[in-house]
Amino acid sequence: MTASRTARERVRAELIREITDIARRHLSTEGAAGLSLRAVAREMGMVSSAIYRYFPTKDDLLTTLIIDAYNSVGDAVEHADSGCARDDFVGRWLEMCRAIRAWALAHPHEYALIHGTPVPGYQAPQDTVDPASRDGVMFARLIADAHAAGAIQTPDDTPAPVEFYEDAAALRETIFTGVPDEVILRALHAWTWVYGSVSFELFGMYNNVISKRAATFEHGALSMAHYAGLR
Amino acid sequence: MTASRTARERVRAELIREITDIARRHLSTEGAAGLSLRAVAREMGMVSSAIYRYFPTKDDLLTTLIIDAYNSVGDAVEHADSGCARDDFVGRWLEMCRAIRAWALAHPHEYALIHGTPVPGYQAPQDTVDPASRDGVMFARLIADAHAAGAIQTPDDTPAPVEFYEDAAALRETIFTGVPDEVILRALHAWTWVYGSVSFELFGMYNNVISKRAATFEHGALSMAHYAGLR
DNA sequence: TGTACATCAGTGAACGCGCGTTCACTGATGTAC
DNA sequence: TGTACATCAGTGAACGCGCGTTCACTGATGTAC
Repeated sequence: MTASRTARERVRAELIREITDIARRHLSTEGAAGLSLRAVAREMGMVSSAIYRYFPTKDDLLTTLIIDAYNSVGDAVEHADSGCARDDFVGRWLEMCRAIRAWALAHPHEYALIHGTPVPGYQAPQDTVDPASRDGVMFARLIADAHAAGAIQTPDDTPAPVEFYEDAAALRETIFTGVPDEVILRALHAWTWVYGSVSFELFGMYNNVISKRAATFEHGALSMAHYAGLR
Repeated sequence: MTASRTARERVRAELIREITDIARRHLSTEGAAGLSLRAVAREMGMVSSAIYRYFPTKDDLLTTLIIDAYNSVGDAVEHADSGCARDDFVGRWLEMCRAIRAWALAHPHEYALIHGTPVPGYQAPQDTVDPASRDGVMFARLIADAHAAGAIQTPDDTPAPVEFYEDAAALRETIFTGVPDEVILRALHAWTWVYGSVSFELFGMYNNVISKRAATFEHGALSMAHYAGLR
């Protein structure tokens, strides 16, 4: 019967959720490398081998956590963008930047999982690729929108190098539709700044340097919007 | 006798060097969290307890590796700067950026050690603070030099927020002598970009996005010099 | 509706491994007179 | 220069721990007729 099959499946789904929740919490105390199936099982009140009913291997659990993390930022960025007027390009940029920073501060260890040192010995499978690009896609869409609306002006003092032409062409095919090389490149640099800034803040590089992080991030995000040519 | 005491000490110093070299190599295969005193001892041909003659605990070895890494980048940046004409501010900036990237590519795991996810459970002792700031100090000195020479112009479209005044004042006391708030802030953002870009490259975030990394880094570094107001 | 069978969840023991750190010790190297 | 003593490097055994993964198993839950 369908009803009863889904009953078992509901329990199963719930347990998977519980396992990943516990694993996520362990992530924050032990780090990704120290994540242990046995410790998770212990906290579940299960015998260690029972976990293997749900995750065939430790790396599979890690993959799930990584995908969840990417989707979590992806959701946050999409939500931030959706709250803005379509033609308020600087506003959309700022909201997306804020969303990323806020998400990172709220989930520092998941942030570290996807933007910190790669876990030694772990090979990310293909399923992580799409979730991993969600935030970048949102951001590229913003740039493409702004460019289409004629709302982007970049200075001509640093033209994109010829070596970038090929990459730019490929990016135009997929996400940066219609956007010129120089604009794509500056956008990528600005994007890089956003994650660089969040990483610096989270990994302690701003200690004894910047104490009012929110305000300086805000300043940086706005000036980077201008750097990227957004008005 | 002094000669004989130094004989023993010479051997000791050499063994410490050998231990850290091996540990550094292990770092690259196992990551910082997986660094193991026993494994190092094994490779030294020593019994595991013998290591404790040289490093009283695992964290002490880690601290040594971290300090060495900071000094290694610090040296690279200082050397890069020293090769430039003092008044070629953009040139000095570019050389310093290149030095950091080159060092990071040559020592990816040491880079990860100091700029990646913090090692869970590890508390950096006070001795790491000075080496950790060496590269930043060099860079602040460049900005201060350029400002003193009247070679910095920043746009006035994004003034530094009031929240930054206090941090700026403190930074002016130590390394950014005489530099105005807005210039300090932009300099910090540009600096953030540099490490953000190197981290993106090393941690795989540019995969399938940018293939010609050297050229795009070069472009970014130059345009960030302009962003920071350097001419 | 009732029964026979198949699927699944969870158990418990085991394999084989590695880890950091302590401790009592041997033997070599240095020091003082 | 020779001898007595102190320092140091390295040994080997041990403590107590945790890990991922496999396997044969019990018992419960679902499925098909």
